[in-house]
Amino acid sequence: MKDTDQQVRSRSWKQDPEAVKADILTVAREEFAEHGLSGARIQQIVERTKSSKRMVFYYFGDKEGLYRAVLEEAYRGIRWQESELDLDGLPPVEALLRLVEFTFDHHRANPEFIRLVAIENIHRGRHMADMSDLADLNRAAIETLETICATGIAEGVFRPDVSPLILHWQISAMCFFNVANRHTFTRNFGTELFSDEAQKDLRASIARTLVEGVRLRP
Amino acid sequence: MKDTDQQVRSRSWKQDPEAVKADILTVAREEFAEHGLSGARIQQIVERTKSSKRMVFYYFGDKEGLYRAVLEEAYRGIRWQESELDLDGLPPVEALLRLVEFTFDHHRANPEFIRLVAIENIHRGRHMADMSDLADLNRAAIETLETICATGIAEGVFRPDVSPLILHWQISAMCFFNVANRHTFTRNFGTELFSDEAQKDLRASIARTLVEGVRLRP
Amino acid sequence: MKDTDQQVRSRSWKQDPEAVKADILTVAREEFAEHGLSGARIQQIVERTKSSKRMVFYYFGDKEGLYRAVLEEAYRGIRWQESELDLDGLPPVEALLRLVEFTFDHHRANPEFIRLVAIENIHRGRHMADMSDLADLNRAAIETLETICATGIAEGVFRPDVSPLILHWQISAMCFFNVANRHTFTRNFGTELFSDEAQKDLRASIARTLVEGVRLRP
Amino acid sequence: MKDTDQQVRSRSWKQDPEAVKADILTVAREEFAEHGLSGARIQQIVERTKSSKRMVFYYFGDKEGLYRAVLEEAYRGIRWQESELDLDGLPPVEALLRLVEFTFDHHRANPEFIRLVAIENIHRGRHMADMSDLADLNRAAIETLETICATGIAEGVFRPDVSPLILHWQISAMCFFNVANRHTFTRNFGTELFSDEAQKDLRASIARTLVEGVRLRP
DNA sequence: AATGAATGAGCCTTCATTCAT
DNA sequence: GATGAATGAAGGCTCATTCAT
Repeated sequence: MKDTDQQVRSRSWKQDPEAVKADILTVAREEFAEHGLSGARIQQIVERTKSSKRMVFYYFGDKEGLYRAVLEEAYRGIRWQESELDLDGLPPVEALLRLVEFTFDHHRANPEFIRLVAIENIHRGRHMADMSDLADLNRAAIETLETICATGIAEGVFRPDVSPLILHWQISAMCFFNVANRHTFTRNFGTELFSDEAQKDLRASIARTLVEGVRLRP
Repeated sequence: MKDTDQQVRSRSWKQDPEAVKADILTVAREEFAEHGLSGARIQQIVERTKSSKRMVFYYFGDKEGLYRAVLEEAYRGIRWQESELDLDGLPPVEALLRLVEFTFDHHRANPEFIRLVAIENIHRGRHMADMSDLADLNRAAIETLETICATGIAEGVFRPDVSPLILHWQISAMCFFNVANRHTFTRNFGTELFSDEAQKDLRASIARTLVEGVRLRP
Repeated sequence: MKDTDQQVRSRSWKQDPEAVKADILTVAREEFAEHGLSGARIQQIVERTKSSKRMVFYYFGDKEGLYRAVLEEAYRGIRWQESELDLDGLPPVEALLRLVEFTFDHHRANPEFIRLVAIENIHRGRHMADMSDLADLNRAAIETLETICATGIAEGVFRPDVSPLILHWQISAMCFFNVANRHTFTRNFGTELFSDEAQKDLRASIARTLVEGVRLRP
Repeated sequence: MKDTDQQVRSRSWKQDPEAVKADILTVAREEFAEHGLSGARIQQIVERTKSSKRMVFYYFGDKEGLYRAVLEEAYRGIRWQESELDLDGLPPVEALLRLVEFTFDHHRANPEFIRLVAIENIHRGRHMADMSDLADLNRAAIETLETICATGIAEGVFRPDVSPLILHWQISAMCFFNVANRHTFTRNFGTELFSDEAQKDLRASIARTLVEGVRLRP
């Protein structure tokens, strides 16, 4: 009868809003990545949290607000990691190879993020509408490629008409697909491309393909 | 009164189970593609149908059964269209170019299918487990590439170590990403790659990249 | 934790939708009359019912739908009772006296209805918008007065300019106020007008006032 | 983020408890009059205020305390205005006519107060229990009528058995009903009695009725 | 084979209020 | 005295599904 969906929880860290929010976000991220926006259950998120359902609404407004916060945080987190890569001074072909391989590994290491992006695409990117500071974060990715391309063209090893944006698009496509479509691909064509060994080869293969795709030929 | 659980519908074609099922499937496909498995509402599917909620359960068991049927039907439909392409007798580079371009266009023309596949990947391909005749359908895709590669290698224009499976993987990655990730990509980097004009260039670009990726060099 | 607000209930009369609806309506009427639209709790209504929360929504759509049904039913019920009065053949002054006294008693006997009307007025009559068959029911009330007035005028005992509608308005005002405003009037001026004895006098007083108000004077 | 529980507000007049309370009361009165006790939302009241939710509880204890304060203030405000009328020296019939017309207009001009009283009646006058100084205020209303009646009887134009209290009751009934039941009356019988023109006639009609009701006849 | 009626379980959200300084 | 942060308790509503014929 009486529906009371409160939950007992330790009051150990009360009075630290940021910690509470972070706690919620961490769990929410996992749940949204696992079940999608409509599939995730606030109750289930909260049960794995030191917080309460009420707090979710207090801090994030509603379910979509929480989802949006998760998405934003996910993007922010990803970009930070990307900046770890240092390609300065490398010859352009080498740099591109390294960038592709790094991206490939990076995507593989962050399947949860990939899932969130896939989910957000199902929602037609609707929830990214007002994530203003996203553009800045993404510009960095393009700038890296702009540098590589400029050098490559200047050195005469890249075609003069290579487009950093398209190149980024191609790298993303390959690396994203590898994680995001793994399951259906596996069901259709077997698991042979997804052993650790095979992934190394696959990575080499796509790195090579992308390099050959931009290489200037006499 | 009487909430929308029940609905009036014209009983014109009653007594034709297959037609009823097909009617349901058509609508269900759209709804699942639009909202995902958990996001789709049986109620909403049924409202756009000449059938009733009860019939959905009668014919498909439960929501997942319906989703599974939609997915299976979607895969079946897709493969039929693919067989329209005739590459026999074309030189391998030309054939590959044509195949890539065809696949690119094909994916673009079937965003609903792409969404269904993306959704199924969110669910880790869990619902394709028992789609037995899928393997056969997919084999065709690989066989086309095997022929092209075999010829290309024999003629000395493709690297001898090209893998038809990896090549298929790469083609799929590019073409799938173009449709599936369009929304987040757009939010991050603008729409410039998605005008009809730009898509033509992009298609050319990835076709070239993939060809250069397999080409044997002296 | 888990919020489950189901309730156990005897399944004795399942399969009789009208009985179930009537059961709900009866209780809902009491609860709405007691606490108003926003003050009433579906849970509390349902607890006094042989039915479940789910059934309320099934039969009435939402809380407002239930409220609307209660209101409509209340109006219908009232009008039926009113038709019990037979004034045919009575001299007009006598008829009017009887009508006023009957209405006075009738209102006193139906405080729940009066409360519902008062509540609906707080809502600015918003929920009566689509109660189409209400007009017909009300016409009867006016017709009775039209007959009385016509006779009274013809016989030269009523002023020729009496308005049946205004007369109805005046009767309603007095009889409604007696029930609806009893509480604040009592707080302000004591209970002396509300003993059974005093109510009889009051009834006589207002009947006389209304008769004198229409009487033609030489 | 941070749901709307807290609100920014200009702190211009902080440190003036009475002003803060008055500010809250003004808004609360409107909200309670509009939505009733249970229908009004503290949140919504506070949003239109220069104050905070916390202050409401600080100054008024709880929602009911605020409501009570609103009600008390409303009664106080009304009586002040009533004292504007000066009937001294007028012949009793004239005085009564004037009083009725004044009351009619006065009620029409204060629909918010009328609604508050109607609402309080829905609550069975429960919140007026401890409004001690109310009695004094109301006595004035009766006293006016006592004077009129006394004169009327003395002059032989009023029946010797007229009751000032019942007369007050009748005046209130008519004038209150006109404002409070306007909505349901309109839904049932159309708007014809509520145009400015018709209201003037109606006012004349009830004034006459009430005068005829007390007039001594040979 | 086919279907209208009914429903258990749980969802997201909101409310007035108290905690802690 | 004054207030920002936090919250217990429930509230209305919706979901896929089963009952009963």
